Amino acid sequence: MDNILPLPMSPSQYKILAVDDEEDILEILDYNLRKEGFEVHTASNGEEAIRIAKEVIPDLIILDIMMPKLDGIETCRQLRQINKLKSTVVVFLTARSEEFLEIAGFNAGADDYIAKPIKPRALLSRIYAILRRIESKDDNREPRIDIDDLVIDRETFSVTKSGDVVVLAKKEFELLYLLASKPGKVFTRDMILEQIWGTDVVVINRTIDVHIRKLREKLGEEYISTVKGVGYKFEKTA
Amino acid sequence: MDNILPLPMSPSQYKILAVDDEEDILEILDYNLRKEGFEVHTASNGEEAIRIAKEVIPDLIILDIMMPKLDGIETCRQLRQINKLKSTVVVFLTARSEEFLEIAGFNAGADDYIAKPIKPRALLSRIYAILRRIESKDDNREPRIDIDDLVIDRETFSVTKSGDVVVLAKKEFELLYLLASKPGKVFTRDMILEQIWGTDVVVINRTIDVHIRKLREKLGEEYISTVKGVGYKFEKTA
DNA sequence: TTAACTTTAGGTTAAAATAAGCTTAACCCA
DNA sequence: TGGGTTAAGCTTATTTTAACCTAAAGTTAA
Repeated sequence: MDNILPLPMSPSQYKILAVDDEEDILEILDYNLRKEGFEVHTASNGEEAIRIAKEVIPDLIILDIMMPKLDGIETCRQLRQINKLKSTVVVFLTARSEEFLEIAGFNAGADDYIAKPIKPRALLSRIYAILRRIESKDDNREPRIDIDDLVIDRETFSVTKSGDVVVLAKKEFELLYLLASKPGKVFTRDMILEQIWGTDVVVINRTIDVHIRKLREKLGEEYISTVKGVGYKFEKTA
Repeated sequence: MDNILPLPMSPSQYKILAVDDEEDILEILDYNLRKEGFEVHTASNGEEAIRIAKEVIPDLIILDIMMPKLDGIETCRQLRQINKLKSTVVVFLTARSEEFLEIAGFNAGADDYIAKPIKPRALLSRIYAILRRIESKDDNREPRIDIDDLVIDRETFSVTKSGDVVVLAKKEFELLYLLASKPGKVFTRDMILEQIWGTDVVVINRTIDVHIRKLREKLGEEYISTVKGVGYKFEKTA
């Protein structure tokens, strides 16, 4: 399967825990996810699931609702108590979509569901969608970048240069933030567009240059350097 | 249109198949893509699309979702079965972005979508972005080559010689990077042209020599050696 | 075997051409 | 009205071309 939109990281960097008491379902999940390159763990009951989850801290847990002993709902509730797992996404595996909606009412803390019977293609596209969502949701960007004599603060959306506040517009801020998030690294115009303007760009031509200009105007020429034919980078020159 | 980022190859080397049952939409697509220099093929229904796709093996297929007989989703599914087309990108043409996101698109194996109504500029920038994405999908190049007293860093696009920064222009950098990527190996002029100037080179002359000269000027004579009648190699001589 | 000549590949330099980015001002919305 | 975008002319660095130079290797013949 090569034609699904790319994830922010390669599949091998995602850990998925699949939990089901039925051996063959577990098999299907394991096979398909592994083939795709994910790091897969499996558990065949709720208790085992919790033990393994604590250990590997998966990014995603796929949990069958119907299980003997500790059922999916209860397992999910317990998982939700665990602090280390607070950014883990839990999805239910269910035969009926209504089932999920009913259960959502229990407030067990699941994020989504996947329908049974499992169709590999659909399973994977769902998983991809969920994982993409994680990335964009929990904003793991640094709230504050402190570099040279600049402080770039995401919380307050403000920038100070040696203590003096510099007022930046939103796009300017995002651009500066992006470049400064990895000083020295060259960001191509492509990368910049994708990061700041999004993929469904409304078409741009000299826009980036103009924003760079504004930044240099407000901060001074010494922070952002042009790498002709390649892109821009944050690098204090003077 | 001068302000779209360059592709790795000239537009004429990309084959695009546009599929729509509405004559005028097909017209718009065809006109705009052709004007841009792409090799364009058109089909007005799913069956025709599959037939033509098998024949020309396009790089990109633009597929309207709503079509009589074989609709876009089903067409896409069938296209995805065809082995020869496994590296072809399929994008849907849709009036509503949600329509695509309703997994229908993902499920069927589409890679992206383009919104209707078609705005030429947006269309083209999207196409360019998609085509560029194909190429850059697997950029397995080392981000950093550390050799003798040189550090060649792709990420920052900089070269340092025993700690001192050496400023190189893009082509110079690429040339050095290429040679240094396999020290001792002789690269023929042909190989160098293909790697750095691309297949559709229109440029031949003393150009390579001139770039080698610049590199030797900036780095010192001792890094690049000439193998007469064959090519150049990276090899520290002194 | 080697001197004299020829060919070929590559080196060097400066000038010309082009591409990429800069800048300013105008425009267009929310 | 300010933030964001576009357009247009300008500037500059990079890249290519062209013309000429040099050195190595190939050829021939005494």
